[in-house]
Parts: sequence; C-alpha cells; structure tokens
Amino acid sequence: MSVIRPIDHLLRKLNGPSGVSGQDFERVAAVRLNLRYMKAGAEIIREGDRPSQCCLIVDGFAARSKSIAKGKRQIMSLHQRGDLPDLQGLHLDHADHDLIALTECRVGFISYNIMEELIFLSPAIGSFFWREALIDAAIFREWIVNIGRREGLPRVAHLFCEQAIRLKQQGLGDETGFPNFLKQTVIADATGQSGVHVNRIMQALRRRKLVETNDDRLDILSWEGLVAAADFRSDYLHLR
Amino acid sequence: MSVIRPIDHLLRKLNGPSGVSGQDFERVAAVRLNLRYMKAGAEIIREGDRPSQCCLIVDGFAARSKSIAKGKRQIMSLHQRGDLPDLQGLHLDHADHDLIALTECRVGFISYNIMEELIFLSPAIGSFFWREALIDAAIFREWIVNIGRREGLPRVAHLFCEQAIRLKQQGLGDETGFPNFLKQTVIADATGQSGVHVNRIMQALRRRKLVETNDDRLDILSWEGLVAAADFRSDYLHLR
DNA sequence: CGTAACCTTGACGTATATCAAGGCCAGTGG
DNA sequence: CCACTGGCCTTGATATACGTCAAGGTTACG
Repeated sequence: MSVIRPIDHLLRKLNGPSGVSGQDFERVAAVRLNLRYMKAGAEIIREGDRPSQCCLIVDGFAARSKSIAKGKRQIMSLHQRGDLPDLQGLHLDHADHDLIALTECRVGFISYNIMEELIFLSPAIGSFFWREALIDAAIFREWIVNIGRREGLPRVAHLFCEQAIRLKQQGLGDETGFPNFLKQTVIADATGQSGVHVNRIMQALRRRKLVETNDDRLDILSWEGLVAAADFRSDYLHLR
Repeated sequence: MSVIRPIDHLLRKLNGPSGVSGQDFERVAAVRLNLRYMKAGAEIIREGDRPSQCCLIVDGFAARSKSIAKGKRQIMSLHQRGDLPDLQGLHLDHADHDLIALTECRVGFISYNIMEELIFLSPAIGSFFWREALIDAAIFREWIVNIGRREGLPRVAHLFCEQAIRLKQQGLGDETGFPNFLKQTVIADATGQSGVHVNRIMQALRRRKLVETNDDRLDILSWEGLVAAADFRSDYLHLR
C-alpha cells in the first residue's frame, strides 16, 4: 500500500501508451511540485497573468473561463486531477483567460524552466505534452460545434457524455455517473445558456430517465439514451 | 524582383520574431511541397482520414468544419495562406473534422516525417509549430465565448475584427477591409446562426455604417465602431 | 436563354432569455 | 436551540432573438 503522491495522477497518464518509460518516466516522477490549496471559486490563474509556473491539477475540479461585458461568463473547458490546463504558457507570454477552482482544489506548480528541461531531455515527454495540448484543442473544437449547432438538451447531454468518458480515464467516474461537481450555473456557463433554462433542461433529462442528481453524484440512468440524445461520438477525444 | 514561391508565406511567419533563422530557416526554405489545386467547396481533408502529410495553405481560403445530424454544419476556424491547419496530425492518428476549401485553393503537402525531422533538428522550428498550434487553440477558445455569449450582431462583428487582424499579418487586408471570401452561409456556419438571420445582421451592419460589401471586398467603414460593436480585444491572438 | 449560386424578403413559430419571487438546506452565531 | 444567512435549485409570467419556410430577385456564366 503505497501512498498516492501529488504527481501520481500525471504519471498515470504517462503510464499508458504514451511511450514515456524508463529514465524519462523517472524524470517526471522526480519533479518537485509547489503545492497549493485553493478554495472553491478561487482564481488559480487570472487573465493577463504572465505565469512562470505551469499548473497541474492534483485534486478537485477547475475550469477555464472568460468574462465579457455585462458580467456574462463562458466556460471553455473543465479540468480534473492529472490535467495541465496551462501548457500554453510554454510558448505564449500572457494568459488569455482565467482558470478557476470549481471545487476545493489542490494544484501543483512546476516552473516552465523545468518543463522545458524535461522536453529538451526527452522527446517522448515533449510528445506527450504536445498530445495533451492537441487533444485540448480537439475538445475546444467539439465545444464550438456543441454550442453553435445543438439545442439546449442535446448540448447538456453532450457535456455529460464527454465528462463521463474523460473522468473514467482518471478513475473518477464512468458511464453510470460521476461526482456532481457541475452546479447548474456551471453547466449554464459551459453550454452558453441561462441558468433558468438549464434548470428546465435538467428536469427534462430527469423526466426522460436519462440522468438523476443528488448532492454528491450525477447518475447516468441510461448511457445509450444519453449518447443518443446528445448525438455523441467520442472520436474527438482520441482515446487509445 | 524574385518570384514568390509556395513556401514563402510560411517563411514570412518564421521571419518575424519567431527566433528561427540561419540554418534553421534555410532548412524550412528547402522543404519540397507536394502542390495541389483544389476547387471551391472541395474537401482537402475529410473527418476520419489518417493523413501522412501535413497541409500548408499556399493560396486561397479554407475552413475547418464538422457536420452533425440533420445536415447542420459548424465551421470552427478560418485559414489563409501560410497557415498549417493540420498540425494535430503530428500526434493524433485521425482527423476529427473536415478541412474544406472556401475558395479555389493551392495547398502544399509536407510529409509528417519531414516535419518531425525539422523539429528534431531544430528546437526553434519545433517551438514555432508549438506556438502556431497554441494560438490556434486560443482562437478556438475565443470562438466558444463568441458563440456562447454574444448576440448575433456582435458575434458577426467579432468575426470580422478577428479576420481583419489575422489577414493583415499575411498582407491580405487591414482595418479598412479584406477580400470578401465570406459568403453569408459561411458566416452563418462560423457563428452558429441561420443564413436568413445572418442576412439581416449584415443589413444592420450596413445600416449602422460599419461594414459594406461587394463581390470582391468587405469594407470596414469604421474600425472603432466595429470593435465597439463586437466588444473585441485582440489579446487572445497573441500578436507580437 | 436557362441555370446555378447567392442574396433578400415577409410571415410565422419557437427556443431561449429575462425578471422576480419563493423554497430548501447546511452552516453560523447568538 | 433558534434565527439568520447564503448557496443553490425551482417556478411562473413575459419578452425577444432567432430559426424555419417559402418565394422571389440578382448576377454570372455557359
């Protein structure tokens, strides 16, 4: 029974078919994280920041978001433990959006110098980071489609399908459900709708026996039904 | 008066503050492109393809798009000469969307093997590609905000602002306008609206003396006015 | 002269936003 | 133990931005 270290959730991803092993793997395992606790609602990174450290989500859930005129907010992505929602800092000098904690979070910071050194010493690690960033982008594209072309209910259903699959990769959920970190206002901001409307969509999803929620879990009552309602295909997640 | 070669539009980007120079620059300049002409409407890459070559837009305009149930189409990005809309192929094994020619296009293909060799031989070239892909992702994020949270008119205005700035970088336009490659149905698919509604928005933009169009040009009559209507800030484009 | 692509128009329907109020529950402090 | 507060969810009434349908108008082109 070994203790789970903060870096382990990142290592879990490397452990897969990423091609990072042996000495390279050990190099990542040896990285020292600068750990911080964040309260729910805290800004981990703020738009305009020029961060010198890259951030790894160790525990909890976070979201990238932007606020525009009139206090409207849009969430562009959701993040869980093991995610590096901040890779763009490697090559872009300022953050163009916020990173906010949706729940209480533990985050680990790694200086970009160390990141660059890892990439320099190991092409396999570089490829792994590349791939993470490219999948990120693929998810952005799918969100554009989701928000631009699907109606309210399919849009929310699609979000749930995506989360179920992504959370499963980190052992946080599966096709039967996942921890309920998605408040209705978060769903609203992630799908580009009003809170009131999302509330009515949730009622419809319950009525159709697709989804049930309580304080700590979102249960998917029929995976096939939800997938059909969402018109969901997982190709864009590039699972392997 | 030297002839403009197909690779020159890519070199123009490298020539800037990218840090690629000397031997590295020459290596890119020496890359042999596999040139192809595409008619307007042609699919340059199709969803599901497993391309072995990376594509450089040499001339004309292209768009990434996805089609969903009921024939609805969503455009996720617009591309001009010098763009590499296909970098994800470096690390992802299948295309998760189409790349379509909006106008007649010349495209140059480069095998991923050569791309990898370039990156391997020159970290500066690798960083340049990284940066391109990360800016791509930043634009995706802004599109999510645009489609999710702005109303019809600001949404279209924002698209025009972005295009003006991006096209200026390649000498194809500026704050006074650019070639009119954006048919109303393309604007509709890019902003997640119906063609009829976009038509009415265009009329409103003309009425407000912000924009005028004819067959070959889109004229911006008031850059400041358009920026204000769009709530446009260019930070996310990471210009330098 | 006919066709195809694109833009335009009007009438109508509806998905979704907004406003405003109330309910429930957990946590807090007296 | 009770009153109070703040999150979050829920509800009904009303308003509106936008989609859909169906038709007609240009212009370019073969």
